[in-house]
Amino acid sequence: MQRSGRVSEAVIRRLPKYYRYLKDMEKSGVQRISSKELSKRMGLTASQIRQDFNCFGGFGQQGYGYHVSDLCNEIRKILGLHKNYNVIIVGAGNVGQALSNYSGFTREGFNITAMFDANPRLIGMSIRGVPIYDIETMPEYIANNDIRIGVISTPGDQAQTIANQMVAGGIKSIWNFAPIDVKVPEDVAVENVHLSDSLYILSYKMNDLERQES
Amino acid sequence: MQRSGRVSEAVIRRLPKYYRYLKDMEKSGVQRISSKELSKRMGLTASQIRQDFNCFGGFGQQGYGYHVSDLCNEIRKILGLHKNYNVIIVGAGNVGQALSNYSGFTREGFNITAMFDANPRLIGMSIRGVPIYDIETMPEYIANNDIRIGVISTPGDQAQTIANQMVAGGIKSIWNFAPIDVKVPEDVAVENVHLSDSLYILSYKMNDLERQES
DNA sequence: TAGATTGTTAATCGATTAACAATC
DNA sequence: TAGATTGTTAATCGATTAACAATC
Repeated sequence: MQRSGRVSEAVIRRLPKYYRYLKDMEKSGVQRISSKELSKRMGLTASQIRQDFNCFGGFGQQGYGYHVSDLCNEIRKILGLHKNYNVIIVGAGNVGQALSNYSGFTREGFNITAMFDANPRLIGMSIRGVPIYDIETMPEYIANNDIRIGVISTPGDQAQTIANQMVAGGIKSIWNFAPIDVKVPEDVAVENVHLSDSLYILSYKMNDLERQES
Repeated sequence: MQRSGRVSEAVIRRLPKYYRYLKDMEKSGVQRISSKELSKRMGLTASQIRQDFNCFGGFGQQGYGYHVSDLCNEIRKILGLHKNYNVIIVGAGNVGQALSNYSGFTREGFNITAMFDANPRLIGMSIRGVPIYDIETMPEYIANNDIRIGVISTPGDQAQTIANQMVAGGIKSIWNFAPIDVKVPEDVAVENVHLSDSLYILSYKMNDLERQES
């Protein structure tokens, strides 16, 4: 499916956005869309959209545009959302619980099978049917349950240790919410989500706009 | 402070990362740092670091490098974290509650004064001392309490309406967690945080790594 | 002073945009 | 067929990297 050569990070980061808009259009019954029309909706250029799609293959038809649900399915596949993944969450605090409660993940094939924590008060509990186990049992659990994705929602000082244990257990994909950049070997995928970074950027922008006004 | 011309989005998005590393170094007692050493820690080039800092002014000293706590303070100011902001959260579900529970925001001057929801079961409750009010009372509350930042953690279909109400009420800054891109006027700052986008990117990368191996 | 390291200009690289021939 | 719109090549733009004079 993928054309020769690596796809740039910039393109990859736009894929979920395409997916969101296409799913939405599909839902509201739009059958076909041109790059021009899509560019208006998404705030990108038509040229960029065509370039992006052509990193992965020719999904369109000259004179017609793109078939919405076909294109949506292609992008779903490119993102790997046509498969199912078992997921564990380490750190059953606020963020961990919020994530385990979010049904949207299950809908796209991400099944949270267990959470882990060090706090004895939490161990043994269940959140929306997801059991919380002792963190000590995590490495064993990974090995026995075909876990593909590990979520880290612990405090920052424990995050790297947890990540190392996950990698040692064979997890190939880490979604990190702790406020440090978790380091992993080259053959492991990692996404560091820093919520406060995003708040600080917002703060910068707000102050910047005020500066412009005055 | 800021040099002539607009600072690029790419630079702005790196600022919180600098801030994280500098705070961390300050905490562990590092007093000075060269761009070269910092580049090693952060995985950037020394050149880029110096370019970035020089968008805002010359914070370093030839032959010496940068004074960690001074630089950290400068970046804090650039991000606007030396001020205090009143914040409201609309949508008291999982995400909203997790955000209101997170003490890190308060520490940087973001004070969550109230949450709002439409669910009668939630209205009247408090989360860690933050009261949940009826969503109907939001516009009035904004006007009376000097609210600078509005957080949206509602389902997607309500997000744009809420954003419009916030803007009408005079809020200049929106932090949106709903899975749509909220549209705002030019003079309002917005950060759209899409957690599932980040999960899908992780999924893409994991599958991409597997493809490479085979 | 000599060494180190910045601030800044110039060169390179990559991503975005424009243009257009191919074709449905 | 004529019109529309893609896929793709070429041009432009901006961001990153390299180089080095200034200077602590």
